[in-house]
Amino acid sequence: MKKLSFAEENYLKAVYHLSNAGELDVSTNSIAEEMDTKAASVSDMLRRLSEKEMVVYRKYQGVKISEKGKTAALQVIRKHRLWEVFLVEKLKFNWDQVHEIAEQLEHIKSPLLIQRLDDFLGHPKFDPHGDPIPDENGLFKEKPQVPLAEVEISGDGIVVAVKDTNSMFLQHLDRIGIYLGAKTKVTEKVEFDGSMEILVDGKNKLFISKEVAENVLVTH
Amino acid sequence: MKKLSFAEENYLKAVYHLSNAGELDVSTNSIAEEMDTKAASVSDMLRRLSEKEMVVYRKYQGVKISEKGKTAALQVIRKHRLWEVFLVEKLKFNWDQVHEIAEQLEHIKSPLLIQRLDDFLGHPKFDPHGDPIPDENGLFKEKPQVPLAEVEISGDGIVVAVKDTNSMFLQHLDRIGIYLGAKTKVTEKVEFDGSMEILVDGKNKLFISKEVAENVLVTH
DNA sequence: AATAATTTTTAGATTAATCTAATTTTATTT
DNA sequence: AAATAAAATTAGATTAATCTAAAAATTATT
Ligand SMILES: [Mn+2]
Ligand SMILES: [Mn+2]
Ligand SMILES: [Mn+2]
Ligand SMILES: [Mn+2]
Repeated sequence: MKKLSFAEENYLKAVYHLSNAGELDVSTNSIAEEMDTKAASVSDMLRRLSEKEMVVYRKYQGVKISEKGKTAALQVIRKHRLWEVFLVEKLKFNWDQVHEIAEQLEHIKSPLLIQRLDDFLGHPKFDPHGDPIPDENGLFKEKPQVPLAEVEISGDGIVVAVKDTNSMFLQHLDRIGIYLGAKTKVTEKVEFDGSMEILVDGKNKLFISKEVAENVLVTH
Repeated sequence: MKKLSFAEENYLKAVYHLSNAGELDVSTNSIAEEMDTKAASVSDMLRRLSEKEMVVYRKYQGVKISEKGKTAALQVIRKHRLWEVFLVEKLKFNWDQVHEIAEQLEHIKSPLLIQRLDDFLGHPKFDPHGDPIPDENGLFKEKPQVPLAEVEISGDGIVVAVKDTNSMFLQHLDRIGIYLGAKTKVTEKVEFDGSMEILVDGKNKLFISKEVAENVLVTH
């Protein structure tokens, strides 16, 4: 198994994520959208990844990631998330600044480097956005989590992750005072538009939109 | 000025190094040898780098790096050496293990990342092989240095750098006990084969070959 | 079931980076 | 100054990754 190119690794990651960790079949168009490229380019890449047995590809029927592909994708994801931890914990980046840099760093090839980085960081289990970091064997466990939008009125929780990792969204959370680890209590829910009122850490009263409520994940 | 590709950055670095920091003209063949590629590929790349005004290229006459090219090359070198420091100081790599990984890391594009990394490392002025680290403006100063081979008998020095950064050579230095910062005194010189006897840190008597003596650089 | 709409693939180009083989230019030797 | 050797460039292919436009397959709608 020859080394994968950056492009191949990016496609594999996209297929993995879109397939919900390899469960579902993924459509050409959804990959094209996720990767901001054209469907024709995706078809081409799927053919090549299929030849390398990284995916199971049936023309017009969608694609499924293979075990081999899953293993590869999980190692790239592991690297991405470890580098994100490094950037935030060691280099003092904000959580909204790390994604693009990690997109580059995730492609550095050196198993020893990642092992040492993991040691250096103290074997973190989650990245700065609350996403789980797979171990060397691709194993990880997610914290049980629910979108704030689905919490009942007067329900308590702790913010454990964000669904959207877009920079604008994260900056908005910073501004209103939502962060990983914050304690939340839903004090009011508005049926009409899905917005809600919550109490953060027992003292900050916040009104949040449906979009925010759907993208903040709390323990359950 | 659009972003340079990895290949372009590697070529620029090679031209810079071979030209003795941009002084001399560089031949196509020397670049091909340095980069372990074919002369035809070099000609092609020189034409492209020339169009981007990173080098001044006169067919059949060799190439010279431009000011623009020098600036770019120095930033890649800066990144390479900062990452090497990181790998040795923070991730506990040995100085013979860092070059290949830094060859990859040097191409990560993010000025902020490098600034933060530099801060994190405490603004080191030299890399693990004693090579100077250019600052954001490409400025650096080299320690005055001489190959051990050129030191007179009974001459003292401190090891400040190595010329060769090949893994085998560095491991050999580890084995015999030569390291950056070691105090040296030349106790005997053999005309016949260029080998010499030295005293390290006033206590270790060592016999070293001409190859070693030429590649260990000491203060003068 | 036929038609229309959507999705996906293929055909054909383009760009970067590489190679081998042939040609051209420059340098060295008779 | 020719002839020869060496160095460098060009010509022509190849591979990866992308694109636009056309064709084919699948899905949805009358
Ligand atoms: Mn990436
Ligand atoms: Mn993340
Ligand atoms: Mn490199
Ligand atoms: Mn170095």
